[in-house]
Amino acid sequence: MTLQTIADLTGVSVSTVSRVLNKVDNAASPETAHRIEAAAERLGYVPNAQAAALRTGASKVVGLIVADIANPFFATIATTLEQSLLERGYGLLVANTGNNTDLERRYVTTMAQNRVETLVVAPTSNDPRHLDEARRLGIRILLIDSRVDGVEVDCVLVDDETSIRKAVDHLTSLGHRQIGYISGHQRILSDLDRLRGYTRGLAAAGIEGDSELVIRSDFTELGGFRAAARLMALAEPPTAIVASNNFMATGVLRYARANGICIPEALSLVSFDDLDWYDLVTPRITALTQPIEAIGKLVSDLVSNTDDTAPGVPYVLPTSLTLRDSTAPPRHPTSSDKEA
Amino acid sequence: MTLQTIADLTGVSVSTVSRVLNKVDNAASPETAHRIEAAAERLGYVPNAQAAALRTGASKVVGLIVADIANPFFATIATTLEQSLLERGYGLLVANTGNNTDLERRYVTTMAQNRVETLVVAPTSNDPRHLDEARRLGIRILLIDSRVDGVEVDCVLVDDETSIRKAVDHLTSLGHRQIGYISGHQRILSDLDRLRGYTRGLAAAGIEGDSELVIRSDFTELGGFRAAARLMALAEPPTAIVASNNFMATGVLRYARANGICIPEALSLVSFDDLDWYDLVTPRITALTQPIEAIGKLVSDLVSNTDDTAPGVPYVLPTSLTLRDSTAPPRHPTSSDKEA
DNA sequence: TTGTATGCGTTATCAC
DNA sequence: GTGATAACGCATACAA
Repeated sequence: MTLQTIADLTGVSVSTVSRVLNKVDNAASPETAHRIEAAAERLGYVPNAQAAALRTGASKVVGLIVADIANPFFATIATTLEQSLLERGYGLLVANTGNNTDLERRYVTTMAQNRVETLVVAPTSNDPRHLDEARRLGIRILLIDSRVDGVEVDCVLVDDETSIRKAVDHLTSLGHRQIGYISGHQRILSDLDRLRGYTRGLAAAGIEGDSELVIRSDFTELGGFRAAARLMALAEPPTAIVASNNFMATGVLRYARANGICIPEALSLVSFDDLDWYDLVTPRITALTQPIEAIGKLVSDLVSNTDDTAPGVPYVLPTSLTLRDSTAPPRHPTSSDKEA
Repeated sequence: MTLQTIADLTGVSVSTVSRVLNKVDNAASPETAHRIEAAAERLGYVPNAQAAALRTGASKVVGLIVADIANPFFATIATTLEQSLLERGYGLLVANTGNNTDLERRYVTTMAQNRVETLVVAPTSNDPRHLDEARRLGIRILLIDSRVDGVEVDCVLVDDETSIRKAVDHLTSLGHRQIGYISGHQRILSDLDRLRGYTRGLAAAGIEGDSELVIRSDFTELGGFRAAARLMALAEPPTAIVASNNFMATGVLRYARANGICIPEALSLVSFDDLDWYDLVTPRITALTQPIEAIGKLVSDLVSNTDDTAPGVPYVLPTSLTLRDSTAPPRHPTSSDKEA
């Protein structure tokens, strides 16, 4: 089932068939064009994309590497991207790293082997090497969720530091002074930016940072659960916790539930990154909401526009603090922290 | 950056380079092999998968077509599959149909053009044509979530009818007699099987079916919301609702919240397909839990085993009814339905 | 309007 | 042990 088959059947040459099927202008006389199309249709001819890719140098495939496609944040981007890709006849190759840098490297290789035209990646570290290697092959890289030092490509981000700042400001203005913070593995710039937002937020409120209140976790629900456990076991446990992603915040919620800790009475909670069901639980969870549709749209547009002029621009989008019910003033306003 | 480049650089032929890099036995003398490998490493050579695919006829890519990759059910399958694929150096091409049959057709075509070796698809209809077309190209089809009439391939399913039966039996044994049912678009066999489970469940309890209590919806949260609205607006509204998927059940929950309907006091709810957070809301939602890890594992294994001997086997896995708090006896046990 | 020829990067078969 | 050589299916520059 190749062009040759059709050519033989219609008594023309492969080139003519190719031109007709590719809708080249004046590819053939109306009659022959018709004959060819009819034959292709009847035989159920499906062009071989690999062969075309080899010939043209355009694979018509885009790659997407994220931590976890099950995270609604990434799933939305994937879906949006893929829809816009379909219109152009592109395929989407996806890979989950689970925040594993080694896996990321291997997947970048797979993507490179498949000669994806553009590779959208949510990096798991600040290491530029494997990305640079892919770029050297002519693969266009598009970063999401975090920048990578030294990789000068377009990237779509949110203002991580400012976002967390908003959360911390909110808590301090509520009267909290013992604020716990759960970060991911701080290999990633965005996670460090978020952490900086926390530190500066405390400083702005005249609160001295306490390293015990900052837990380095791993972006997973279980990690959040454990971090909450460590935090609440402290001599002076926090009256509020900020988690640097949704899964870890969920872990905190689960820990609170399991241990009879009332939110927000005994513990306030803010999540970076919202979740659909955060307004269905009791209490509804306050979260930093990312403009996820806008991000998906932007990514799609950037992927479609092969406008390789600019040297790489960071698109920084704002988040909004969606106030719900998981934050409240601390039980013992500001001074009597010692009694814990 | 091709085999030729390396060949030139090391002063051997492309064939030798190819053999060495493919780790063919006795490909070359130890020294030359070493030279070649070193050169490849130094140049950052990445093989062109398209070219290899064209030559060998094996694309090393698997396709996955599902309704919505954001659905944890599908996301888990995707993740599991992809991990097992990575080990074999395969890529995963994904597509979301949003339950749109037309999109499904187009995506099957895209997958076919890319000559995926295996195509895993959660069908959106009972139409076998596009699938047969792909099979004719030598693409192996693997069905998940639902069978398709006339497509005799391996498929991984759960026992839909029995599952819903369990839910309905549970409700009738609680004393419910007005049980609403929200189905998806009944184009899909699995959805029809579930509906049959409902019908037979009622019959087994000696309850006469009421067509008004069955709403044909669309598998979305909004659809579930609207279906709940229609159901509760009935002259004799149901005292319990069974939704044939998780999103629609969530829609029902949302409707109940928005309208002050207490679950389970005023309305019992059971969802087909569980969700991580169903045990975090109040009330915790009773659901039919699919053996999702087992399904993912099975799919991965089937995809890996290119054992094309059997003519196509349905693997039917059992679900379990996870009893939580969203079901309770109806307020007015069995008789006083009329007062609504 | 149509056909011929060439090459994309690989792999595989055969010689040497 | 190594190297020509052909072929995979397609697109295109060029010739007719």
